[in-house]
Amino acid sequence: MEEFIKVRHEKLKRLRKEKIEPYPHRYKITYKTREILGKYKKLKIGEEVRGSQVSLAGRIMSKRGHGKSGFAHIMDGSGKIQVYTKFDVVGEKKYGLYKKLDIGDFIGVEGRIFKTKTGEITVLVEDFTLLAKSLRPLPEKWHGLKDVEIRFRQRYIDLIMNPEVKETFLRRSRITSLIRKFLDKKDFLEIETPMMQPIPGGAAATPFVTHHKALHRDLYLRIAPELYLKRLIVGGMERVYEINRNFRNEGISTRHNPEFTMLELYQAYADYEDLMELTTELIAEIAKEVLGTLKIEYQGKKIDLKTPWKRLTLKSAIKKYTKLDIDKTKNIKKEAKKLGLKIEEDLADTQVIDHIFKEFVEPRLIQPMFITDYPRELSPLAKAKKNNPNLAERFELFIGTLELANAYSELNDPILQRERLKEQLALRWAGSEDAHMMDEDFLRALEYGMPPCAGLGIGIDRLVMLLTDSPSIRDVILFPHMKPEKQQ
RNA sequence: GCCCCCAUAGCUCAGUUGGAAGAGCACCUGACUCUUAAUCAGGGUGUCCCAGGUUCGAGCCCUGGUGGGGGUACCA
Repeated sequence: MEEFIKVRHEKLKRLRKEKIEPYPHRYKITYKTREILGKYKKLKIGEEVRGSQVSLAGRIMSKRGHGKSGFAHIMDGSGKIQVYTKFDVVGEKKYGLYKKLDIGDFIGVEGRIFKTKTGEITVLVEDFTLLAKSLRPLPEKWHGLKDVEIRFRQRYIDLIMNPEVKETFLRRSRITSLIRKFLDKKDFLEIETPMMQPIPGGAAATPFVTHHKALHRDLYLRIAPELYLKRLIVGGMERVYEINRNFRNEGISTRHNPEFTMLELYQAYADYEDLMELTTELIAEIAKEVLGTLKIEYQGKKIDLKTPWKRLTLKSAIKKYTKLDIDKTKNIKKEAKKLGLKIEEDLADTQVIDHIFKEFVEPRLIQPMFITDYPRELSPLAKAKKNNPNLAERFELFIGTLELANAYSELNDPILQRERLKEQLALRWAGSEDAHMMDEDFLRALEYGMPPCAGLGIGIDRLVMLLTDSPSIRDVILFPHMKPEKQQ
């Protein structure tokens, strides 16, 4: 490695000696590579376009020398194009400089367009300028970069070498942009609420703690924006959404990153049924826009996003996939053990049900499926069903076995909400560290009156996984969490 | 947290039974004015992840650690 870098540094020194600035300030570009390739697609072999002067810039990705001429490919943000540099055209001095250029260097190129006899649209270089000298070697051109650790730690190399990785992140950007357009069209207002919260609320999860020096107090990175968004509903903002990071101090897996992006939205005067419709419409529209079809494939599984999507209650889903009828079961733990699950004795029945669901139902939910009617105890911020106070008006959406969304009709009775948070407090005292905390200001807000409303959360990372056919959440997060690298 | 797997040149990888560290690309020197994994001739550039141990001898075997991946637990 040192050998490679030493050689490049020597080249850099030589450039400076020859008064060639290796890091100039700007370069005027008239075309992107993709524009050129599109515009001159119909050129005939060998044909040269008169008056086709272009200037473009990019990184040198390959070089093929032939003595007094040479081909190279340069890559810009839109793609790659071949450039052809000839001794006759650029002159002796420039050609000498060209030969010293390295793969990885940025150059600006002026020239005219022609098609080679092998049929590739190429820029005949009339002049070029070094725009940035590269001092480190890039990975090999053919096999590229595969080492997952380098791909994640040095994502910039991954983006240079692997076009499909770049494509994934372009699509991610497109998806969030489309979500915003969709919601803006429906009169939702994009807002921002605190990332640092004195009381972390809105979810059952362990928070990260930080400290504010001037205030002499601990603050928590938010685990959800829910309680702040509801305050805005109280304040009269009837449709609000936020797309931003949540932080949860939990394990890392192919579906979990400690910080992840969540769309959370609240709609006044609506219930969870309305949000099922909204969710369906949103995801179907985005899939159609991004992939051009509702028939998609995720990890080898064919998925049809044609609406409407199916619904099952939690109980009937468990019955369907395990033949277990929860209502007729006296000892749920015993039944779970019979199914082969390891169940600890101190688990609550609702948690056992959750385990059964995760183990036997979730892996089967490949086609879009809304699971509804969750136990009320698991949803302390949700409104109960009219005909059954033990169930919450809540749904989760699964596609391709990914849990993508969670929504409920929001509890807006301040008295009931206080009771439920007290229950959570009791759970905390009993040792459940991630039970919800009491938030007096939130309750005070509800006491002023919150209109009926429903709230929805969509895991953006997982949605992007689905729509980019990515097996791991790390594939859709530019800089996934890693332990610090050893200092060299 | 626990279990399994992986770590060799800049990159992608091989390395037999424990017996002199290898290939392709990249890189360096030279030839070549339509190549595209350009070609031709020559050159190996290495803390075999780290620290111990076994052995006459360790990239290979053993112990511990570090980093990464997968699973599982916790967890929407």
